[in-house]
Amino acid sequence: MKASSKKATSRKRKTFYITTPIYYVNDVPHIGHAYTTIAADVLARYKRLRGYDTFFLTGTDEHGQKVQQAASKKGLDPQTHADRMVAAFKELWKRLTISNSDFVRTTEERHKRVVQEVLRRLQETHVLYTASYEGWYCLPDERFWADDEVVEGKCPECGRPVERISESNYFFKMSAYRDRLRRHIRRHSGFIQPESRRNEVLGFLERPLEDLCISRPRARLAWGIPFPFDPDYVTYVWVDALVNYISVPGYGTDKRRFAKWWPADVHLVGKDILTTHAVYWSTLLMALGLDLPKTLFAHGWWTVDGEKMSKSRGNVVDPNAMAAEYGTDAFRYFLLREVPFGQDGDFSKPAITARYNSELANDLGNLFSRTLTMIERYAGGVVPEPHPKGVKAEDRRMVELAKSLYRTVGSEMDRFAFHRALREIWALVDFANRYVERSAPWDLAKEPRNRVRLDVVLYHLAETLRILAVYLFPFMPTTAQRMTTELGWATSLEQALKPQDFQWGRLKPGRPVQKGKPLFPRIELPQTLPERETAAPATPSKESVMELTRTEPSFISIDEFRKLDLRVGRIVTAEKITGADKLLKLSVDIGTETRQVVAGIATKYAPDLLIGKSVVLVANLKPAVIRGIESQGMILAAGDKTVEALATFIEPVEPGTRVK
RNA sequence: GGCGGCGUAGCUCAGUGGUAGAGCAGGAGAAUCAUAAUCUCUUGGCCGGGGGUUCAAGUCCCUCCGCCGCUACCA
Repeated sequence: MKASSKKATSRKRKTFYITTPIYYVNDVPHIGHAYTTIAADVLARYKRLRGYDTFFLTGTDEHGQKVQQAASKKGLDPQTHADRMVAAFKELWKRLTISNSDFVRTTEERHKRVVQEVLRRLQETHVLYTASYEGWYCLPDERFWADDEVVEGKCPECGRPVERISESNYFFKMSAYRDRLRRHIRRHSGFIQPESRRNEVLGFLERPLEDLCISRPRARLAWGIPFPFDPDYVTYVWVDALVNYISVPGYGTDKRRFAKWWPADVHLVGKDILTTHAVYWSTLLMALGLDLPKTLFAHGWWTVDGEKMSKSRGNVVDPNAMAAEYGTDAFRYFLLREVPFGQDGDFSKPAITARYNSELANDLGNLFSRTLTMIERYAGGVVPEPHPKGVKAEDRRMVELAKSLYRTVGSEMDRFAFHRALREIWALVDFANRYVERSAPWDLAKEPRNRVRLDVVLYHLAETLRILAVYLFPFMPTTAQRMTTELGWATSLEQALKPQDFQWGRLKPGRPVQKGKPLFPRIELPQTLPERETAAPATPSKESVMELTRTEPSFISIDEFRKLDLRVGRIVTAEKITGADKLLKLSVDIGTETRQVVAGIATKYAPDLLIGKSVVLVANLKPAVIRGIESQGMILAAGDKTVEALATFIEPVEPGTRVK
């Protein structure tokens, strides 16, 4: 609880060293990469603002079998392949305004040297040994399987026969560090976060810990860093990759620099690679006689439209496209606001659109816009002088709230609770909007004798927005900096602020403001309203009447009709299907179960307005896959080519009721 | 299977043994500075089921149901 997080270096400037994992270049960057990196960037920017000398490291992991495979699939040598992927990552980070201090590639000389130095030291400390391992090997897949994984002598992945081979390798005596590691985790409650992950790691360490194989025979895998004392082997990629955290700050090459930054304050990682960091990395550091990082934070994963993201589903979110569609700042904001950091979250266009419109456009953007307009209209376009005589209790409350952000936002940020930090910030946004209504500057402006009061109100709004910009900067750097510029406060937020910059009253009266375009123009939804459920039925068009009369009457028997299983369904969720104008994905509760249905009604109905509506579902229609999504039924609506009205019920009915 | 977590308003979730809450969505109204953005009021809960401890249980215990996570060296 009482975190011993004060660094011993506080004599000089406080330092902050934060890392992302280095990303494996077997695939293009997706939302998961963007998420970790944006979170790290937010923390780095936040710490810089608060005066920390900050080192923010990211990079790419380029060795190993999968990279070799990905390269040869494209007919490239691994280095060329890696070079191309690296360009994609670097471009994305630029687009997402990532302020990393360095970018490490594991194929760089500065890194390889240190990996070899690490291996030498491990060898010298006698924590390495060679042993041969025997297992089932699938030649085409180039991978081993355990005895219980092999299915009747076949590879469980590709079904081809496996062969028994034995191989000699270098092993790291990881098992020897189990108890020390357990003690460390128990004694440092903040070492592994969130707490649930910490418990998982402790649970994992209940069982015996085995040693770690840290080499690969060169004959089988050439794409790696050679062992310095045995040219027949290359380094296991995880060991190679983890060392980046110390190779860049100068381990083995620059003592002073290394002492300045190590131990790292935070390694941010995805939950999928927590064990690797918590166990392999920690024990390796112990073997090297180095301190462990102060915090290892494992964040959650994103699903997309409620489904797991995967290449085969084709629903992988491209961060470039999202930044282009919503703007980098809005994308950053959404990722950190939507979900408590550490938990899984769901990414969907309706969700980001909802937050964008209500929080960014309506709450913040509009507050900024109305304030600047009023300063232009009622104060000649300059920040007015807040005469103490005009100050009321209401104003002081807002000042107090604004000042309190230093503490409240600070403590949430220190706990990696980005969403809560944003909630604290929004408490001020909301207060300011209420403040506008209660002070009603447009009324004050009608009477010249209210001049002093009017100036006080307008100044309080402008200064509140300046303070908001300070706290928003880590999350939305471009927007925040634009706010300060338009408010006439010419201070770069890219660096440490002066203490008074966080305090009230920094904005100088007399400075001109410069109102620009809306910070976040509203995103207009495709369709606003299906009137009421009880709306009059749409009058049939002439064409459809014609068609009806032209149609030959062909009868079906009552038995044929009975084959139809029509049910009352209640729409539980509804959302647009990406890339399809007309389609909505619905989940429909039919009492006994919930069906996923693809319906071509998006041009008529906005998804949100459908939720809760009762519809008629053809429950025994053969499932079909539409746009890659399985549709388990059909809902009924009037209209032939275009949807005119959804079939629904006048009285409330239980979902699942038979329709005849 | 083992260990751990979760189940609260239509949705997402907060809730230290003491009168069930927030945001969004829904409903009504006010205002006109603003991107029709804002503000005020408001509808809405067998707190998963059952049992127990207690003066008192969303909260503690047991049990059942449902969902989720971890279970390494991918050699």
